[in-house]
Amino acid sequence: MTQEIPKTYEANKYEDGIYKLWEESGFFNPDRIKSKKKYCNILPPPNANGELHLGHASGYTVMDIFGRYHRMKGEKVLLYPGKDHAGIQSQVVYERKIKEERGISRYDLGREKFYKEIYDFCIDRSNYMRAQEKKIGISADWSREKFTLDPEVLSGALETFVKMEKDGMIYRGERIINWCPRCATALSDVEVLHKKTAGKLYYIKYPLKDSKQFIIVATTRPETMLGDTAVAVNPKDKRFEKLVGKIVILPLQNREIPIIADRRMEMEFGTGAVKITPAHDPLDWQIGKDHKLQEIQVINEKAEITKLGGRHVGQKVEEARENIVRDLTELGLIEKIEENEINKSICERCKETIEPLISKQWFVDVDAKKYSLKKESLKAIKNKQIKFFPNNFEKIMTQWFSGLHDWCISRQIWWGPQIPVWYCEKCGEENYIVSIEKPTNCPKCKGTKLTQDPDTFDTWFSSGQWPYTVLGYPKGQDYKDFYPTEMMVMGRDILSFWCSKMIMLSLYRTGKVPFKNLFFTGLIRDKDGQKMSKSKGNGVDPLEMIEKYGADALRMSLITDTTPGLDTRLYEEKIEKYRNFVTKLWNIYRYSFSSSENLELVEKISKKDVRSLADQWIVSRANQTILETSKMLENKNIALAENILIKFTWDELAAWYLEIHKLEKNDKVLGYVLDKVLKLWHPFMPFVTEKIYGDANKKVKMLMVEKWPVSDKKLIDKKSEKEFRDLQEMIVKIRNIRSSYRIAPSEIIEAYAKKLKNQEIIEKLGRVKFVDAKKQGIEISGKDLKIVLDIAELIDVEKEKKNFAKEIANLENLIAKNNTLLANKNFLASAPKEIIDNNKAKMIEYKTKLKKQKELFSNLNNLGKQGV
RNA sequence: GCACGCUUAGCUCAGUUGGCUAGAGCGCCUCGCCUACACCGAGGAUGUCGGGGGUUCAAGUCCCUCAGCGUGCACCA
Repeated sequence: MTQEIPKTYEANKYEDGIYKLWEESGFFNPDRIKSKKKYCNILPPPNANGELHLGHASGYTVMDIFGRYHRMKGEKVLLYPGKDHAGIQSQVVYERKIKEERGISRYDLGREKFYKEIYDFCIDRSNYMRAQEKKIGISADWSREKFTLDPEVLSGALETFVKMEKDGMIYRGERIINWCPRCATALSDVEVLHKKTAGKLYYIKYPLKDSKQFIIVATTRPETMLGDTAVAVNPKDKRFEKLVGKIVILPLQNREIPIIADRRMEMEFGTGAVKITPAHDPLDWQIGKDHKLQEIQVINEKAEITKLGGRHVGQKVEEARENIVRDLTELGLIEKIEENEINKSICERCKETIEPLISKQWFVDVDAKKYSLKKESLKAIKNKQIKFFPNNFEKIMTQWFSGLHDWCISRQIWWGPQIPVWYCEKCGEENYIVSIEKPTNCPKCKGTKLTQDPDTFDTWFSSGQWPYTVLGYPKGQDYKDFYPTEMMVMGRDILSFWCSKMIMLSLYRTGKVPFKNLFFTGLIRDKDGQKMSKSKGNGVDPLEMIEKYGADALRMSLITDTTPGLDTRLYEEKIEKYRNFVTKLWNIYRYSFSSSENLELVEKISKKDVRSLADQWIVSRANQTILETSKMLENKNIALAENILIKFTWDELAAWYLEIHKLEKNDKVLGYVLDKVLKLWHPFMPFVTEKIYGDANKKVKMLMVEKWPVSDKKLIDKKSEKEFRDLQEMIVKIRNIRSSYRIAPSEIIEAYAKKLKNQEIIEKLGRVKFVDAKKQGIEISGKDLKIVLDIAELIDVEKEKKNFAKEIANLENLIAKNNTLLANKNFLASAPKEIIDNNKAKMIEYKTKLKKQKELFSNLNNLGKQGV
């Protein structure tokens, strides 16, 4: 039979077939499962413009572990897959592609053709990515898969806009927004990144009208001075007290602007006097509104100086900056230039510098009278309607919602759903019509010349509604069955983008939170802790790793030693280690089924089948492991569950039980333990466990839908566990001595012991042979066993004395510590009984050990005296 | 500036409700017989759990504080 099972498990030979088996079984679809208990995890839809990366792989692994665990518990499990059209990002990707491949821009294609091409591109990528997602083994129901632009999903999202508009939560207005000159669109606050960069602080002299005096302002962006409409100082600032209300002549533009007082000015920064450019700075805009200042746009949407900028018209911002500084220097108006660290705003998608501009955009009022998205979200979090993993993310989320500003939802890109607003040619934009379908005529003038607003939605507006739109809110059966969903798993980096939007929009539309448990994964970093990126070339390709080491190994390496929300490092050696573990599991199977013709995986075992001490021990340990693993999974602690299982499988089952099984075969016990091991491992390593389970079972069975083991408390036997541990300790001591005297494993040592138990096991694992005659030599002792090893001639008495002395000192130390503890009345009064008993038991153990060690120590002296 | 996190073996990280002589992997050293496995086995070395203080019978774990590092948010014109 040995020949039939190969030495190693070749993952890439079996994985696709196993996935197909699962898929064809139909059990990815919850409709096939009859259960009242439902479990749903909506998978975060990846952007349909690229390929599977490690971030996806890590999230999918977590989701699939929980999903498979719940499915094995007999629940109706739905892992809901989808893809996101990813507005700006897809457009950036596709624009780059057509530029590289065809040398054209989106304007060459025109809006309609561009949209059609990018749609086809996304569908194509979706198909490609789906195949990749299957490789990782995710047990998602592909028959339900959705795309954010699918009509039924999209209409749900658009209805939200219509409803919000009715509820007075939508407004259109000229406000200062973040503008990306490259993407040519407005962005919301979260889509802007801030990067600390070296910059300069320019001190510029502004001459006072009818005076030889100057007021000096400090700025990092001198070019915006062309649009200045005031100079502001803090009202408390004594230095400028007399200047407030005076007029300044704006250099280069020769415009008269006032000096105003505003408490938002920091007295400590720069000179304390600030130039105010309402059209190009968010704070200045606010100040401008409050002081009714003029807004002069001197920078346009291409980041060039406008006509209003005078002779610098047409220059790029950076160019204009240099020229203006030169002009000012020539005029003697530059006081000084300092090095200064500035916080540069860049586009999250294309990294271009953001220009704050005043622009007409659509906004969501997040704190509207009729319904406050902000307050309702805060309330839901405060009321613990969502359980966060890790817990402290609750605080981060709360903090985020507390600082929430109105949300700019319109984008000037072509890719994505258009805002459902129509303008009548006659009645003008003020009298807009909100309607998902194109209205037949204008309700006001009955005119039929209607055009739709050209703007598209922020991509997070639609994906933020994903949990209920895919489930078919409000009437869909899935919505009724699965909402609110049980579980959501996402990368910590999209908390402010996606998570926040899902919470607030779901509460608004459905009145309920979208998910009950929210689990954050950290970022996957490289071996040196660096972020993985294409440009750095330090990325690990999940598909390449799957091909090389198998999906199970990759899955394991992604979750091992991780903590929710914290970053983790991944590198090939780590994956290799788990490939090795997969091989280990395979060889456990290989040995087991080669050693016996009649071995069968059995679900249950009766006490009378558990015969030897080793049997009792491994069965007890197996049941204890079921208990602990299940508990860890319930606590969403995957990494610890995995640790517990590795320990049991490798260090206990493989290293000890299988060795003993070679001496005293008990196939019932082995079949029982293997059955548990395969089932417990299945959520983590679905492929290899399914393969083994299928090969090992004579009946046609699928592990994926087998029942998750339940711990049989009757089979947990702490006494046998303890006894077996003592046996292990004896064997380790023998091995220890062998190793320290370099006795080759091939050499069998003679040994002697009174009251010998488990003789065969000690002989085999310790490589000794027991003889009847009493021997002279080094002695080792356990709880109720003393073994004499016949190696007197090898013993270095002085060395052994040192070892014993060390051990004796250690024990005396422990006893002393325990003595004080047990003498402490407070300890006896307040500690739980279990702990006290435990300490008492330990005390006895230490004392016995100490007595024995001392005895052995004096025997050693005899050995020395005899001069052997 | 505000908030959050991290600091445990040479490296990377676990450590459950505060309670067993602090663990794992990698790396390192020694040795490798026995057909499950060299993708392996046996043994070993390395820790004032970042510093200080506190709560408690008991602290790696809870609280305060300091330091270093990281992240998010806000923002300084």
